Amino acid sequence: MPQAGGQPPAKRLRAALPPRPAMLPAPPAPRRVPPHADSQRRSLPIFQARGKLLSHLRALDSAILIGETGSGKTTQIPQYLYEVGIGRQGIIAVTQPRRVAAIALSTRVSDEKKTQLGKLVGYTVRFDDLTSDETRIKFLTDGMLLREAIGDPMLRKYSVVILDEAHERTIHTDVLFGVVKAAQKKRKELGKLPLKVIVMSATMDVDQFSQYFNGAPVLYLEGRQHPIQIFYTKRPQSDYLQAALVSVFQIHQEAPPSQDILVFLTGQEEIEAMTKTCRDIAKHLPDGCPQMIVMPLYASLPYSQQLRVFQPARKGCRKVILSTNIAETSITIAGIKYIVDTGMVKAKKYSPETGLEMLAVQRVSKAQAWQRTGRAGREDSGICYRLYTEDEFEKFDKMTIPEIQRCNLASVMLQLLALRVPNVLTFDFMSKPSPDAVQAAIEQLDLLGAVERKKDQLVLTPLGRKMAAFPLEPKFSKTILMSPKFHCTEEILTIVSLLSVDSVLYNPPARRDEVQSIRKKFISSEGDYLTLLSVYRAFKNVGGNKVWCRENFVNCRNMMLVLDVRAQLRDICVKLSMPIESSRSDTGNIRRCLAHSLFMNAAELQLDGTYRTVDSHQLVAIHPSSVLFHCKPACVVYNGLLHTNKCYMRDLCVVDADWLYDAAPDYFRRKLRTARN
DNA sequence: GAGCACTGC
Repeated sequence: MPQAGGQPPAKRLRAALPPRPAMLPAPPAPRRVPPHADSQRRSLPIFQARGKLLSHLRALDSAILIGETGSGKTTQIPQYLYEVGIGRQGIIAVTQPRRVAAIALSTRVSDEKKTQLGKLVGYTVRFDDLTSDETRIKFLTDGMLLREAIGDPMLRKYSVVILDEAHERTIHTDVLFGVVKAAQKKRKELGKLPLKVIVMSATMDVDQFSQYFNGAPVLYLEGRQHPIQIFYTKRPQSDYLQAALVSVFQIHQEAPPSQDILVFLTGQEEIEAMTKTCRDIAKHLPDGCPQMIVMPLYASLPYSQQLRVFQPARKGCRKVILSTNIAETSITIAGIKYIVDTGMVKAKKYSPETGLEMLAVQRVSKAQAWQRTGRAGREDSGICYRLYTEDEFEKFDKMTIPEIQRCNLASVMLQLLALRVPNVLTFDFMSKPSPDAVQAAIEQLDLLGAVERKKDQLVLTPLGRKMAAFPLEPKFSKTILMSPKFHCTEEILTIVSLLSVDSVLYNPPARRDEVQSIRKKFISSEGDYLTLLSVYRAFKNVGGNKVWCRENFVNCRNMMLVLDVRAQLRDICVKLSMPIESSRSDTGNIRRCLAHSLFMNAAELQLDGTYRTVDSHQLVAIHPSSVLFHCKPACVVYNGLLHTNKCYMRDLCVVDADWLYDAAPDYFRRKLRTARN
């Protein structure tokens, strides 16, 4: 047992949550047809407010709807609107940040309406569209509605757009705010069918939403949240891992074994180490202490192991789940009584000056802390230990910085231009990204040849318009569009698909030597892109065999996704009438094609053995996951930079320096000039 | 010489 060197969580607060804590999406709906669907619907808290809500919503162009967990707003509001004929002349769209939520919710609602999924109620997510001409209530991912908007910026199919989970502020929802607002205005001006916009959120910060939508009224709904006790530490903790460990075992000694614990940590490595430590300690607990089962949970964990967190522990045994913030929103686990919140999260930052993405451990926001707290008390009252003092908590940021202010904006700017937004520089964002970030994105699009000035207006070039057709980062769309010139479109499609999903290479740390010897047969001395290509080709040769994947340390789930992505991209190429050729064994053309589209991501070996980027002369290193980690090629292009302890290049390809200069002579002349100055 | 929060099109 670790001694309580860290303070025991001490300060007892009244079971008072803030007025409206940021809460969670409804738990994934179980697939069942309730015997008394109607009486169940009527028993929801929202049902009492039905009449009032509808008379409000009927009169309003826009409304903000705040509802806590369990209010049933997401499943009921679309049905209410449909039942009284609001928006019969068009489809009611409900957006969700995640695919699984869109699918689960549409299933639930179509069950409640006693209809077949895909008829009256349907869903549209990438690779999967279950809607028909009859569909009047349509759940879709926010990214999907945004993509639809490119084809129809006024969203003419829809009479109502409901943006759900707005408090999560995903980049897609943030862009949609502006898109639906513009569509609403335009439709009004043209005297067309009005577009009703409903923003649904669980946030405390409603003023911003209301203000943005021209002072739209805010409607509140009651939820069904059980009380949660919150404890802070007396003193700041210098070691949150140690503090978490102490808390877990204190709870374990005091609480009945049927009550499970969820601990929020920052990343895979930390979680695996903590899992081991907990298991070791749990082996040597004193007699009479209940047993403990410790489970790690993070996104890259194989699916089968993720599923284990849903199994109830056997009687007399406590479940302890050590999780990243995947358990904050994406995965809901029943039966959690205790939350241990370290107050830390690993999150991405973006600096437009350097184009660098940083992945850093940092403090959560207050909203995030409330979100974590709310993960207890779903079925019954809960208890949350915050491993920081109340004073520290008061100093946390109120809200998490929206994604749109932490990202490279090249894709967003390309989409806005494709939507024919009059001026992307002054687009009406709810939270404006920094002008530097916007400028950097425009410059990147300019380098790729996607934009031009026409009558002092920034517009897409024909190439840029084609780029917007692909669901990819602009640089990858460009790579595909360049590929016919190098007669290697088949191979580029494969490489781009492989790069746009999570890695297909499975690297269990415990079996490192085994992985290395098996992987040898795929490794290309020309870099990661070509190594991935040879993994893909081998996979195709065995006909997508699961056993082969296991034997070769290939992540089968991600490989299947690659096949879907590739098919989608290939379809788009066909629609654009591109010739699709294979370069077969000629890798030179593939690398030339990559050099021609990724020239802004190039690095050269220096005399002292280090690498510097060609672009800004930034000191960089080859990422340890690269097959070129032990090599010193003279010149490479890379997929992106990641700043952790060092600045790493990820996913490399060996190229000829001459190819880069051929690809963009103006760009490099400019770079040379600035370098000399 | 040593590392990978989470989504989504």
